Amino acid sequence: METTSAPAQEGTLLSDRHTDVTADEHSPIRCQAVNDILARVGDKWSMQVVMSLAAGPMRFNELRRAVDGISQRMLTRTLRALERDGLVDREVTPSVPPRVDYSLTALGLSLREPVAALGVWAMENRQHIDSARALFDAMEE
Amino acid sequence: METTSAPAQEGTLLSDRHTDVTADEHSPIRCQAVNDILARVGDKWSMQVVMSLAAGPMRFNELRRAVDGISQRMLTRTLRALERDGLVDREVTPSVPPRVDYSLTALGLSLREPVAALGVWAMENRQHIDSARALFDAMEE
DNA sequence: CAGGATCCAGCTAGATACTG
DNA sequence: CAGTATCTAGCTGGATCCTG
Repeated sequence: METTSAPAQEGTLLSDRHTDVTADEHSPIRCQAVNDILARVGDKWSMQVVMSLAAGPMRFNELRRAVDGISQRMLTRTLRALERDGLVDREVTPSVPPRVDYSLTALGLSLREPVAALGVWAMENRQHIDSARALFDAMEE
Repeated sequence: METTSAPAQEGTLLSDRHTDVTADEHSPIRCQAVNDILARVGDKWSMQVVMSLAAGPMRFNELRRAVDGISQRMLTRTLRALERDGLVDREVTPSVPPRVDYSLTALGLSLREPVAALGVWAMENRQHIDSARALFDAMEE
């Protein structure tokens, strides 16, 4: 919606040293952008496709086998969404049969870092979460 | 599905030193856990609630005003889900009128770091993404 | 104040069939 | 091979009304 309601004052964020979490105020504009990314990242297939593509370029059906469980329709839609966001590059080779190679863009590659950080967090705390859930569910019924 | 298809050989992951992204192979078990977290993080309201709660404990309607746009039902559901996962603590004070304080647990606080990292990425690249989308949409029609 | 209970519109994602 | 088109079950999330 609003592109530059604030006078673009921050720029490089040099003021905060080591990812100052507490200073991450949730102003409407910032939140909207972050929420947008979170929605894409939290999407059921997007990150699985990105992580598969991280190993190198892949063709459509190759990717379909790699992700495992994804339907043809969902793979197409996911790839289109990723391409639209500039995270994935789609290269068509007009031959018979047609050949389409998908690969991560520089932007797509850079996304792997923060996502992987979340992945590490998830792995480190999944036991904790599982037991919390078990406890919660046990208290309920 | 399968809980231990591999003979539990990794264990503590001492082999990878500084969050080796490329070594993040997507084995079925790991992916499931990560996807699980991604789903919660990518949920429309969860992270907004967590970030609001980051400032300190809050009561229900206080939180409702803070998040802005969330319905009563969704706030209740989101808080329950966060509580179930052990990310949020719910403290009831039985008085009239009733008082319920919500706060982040240690686990919830620790989640802010990787999420904030994603937030930083989102802010740094949102212009890039926006122009990629504009270009894509222009090519389409 | 802090929800629980219902009802419902809209989107998501899977299955299936067809095509250049 | 790499899609597109269609149909539909199911989940998500909002609105509204009610309660201890």
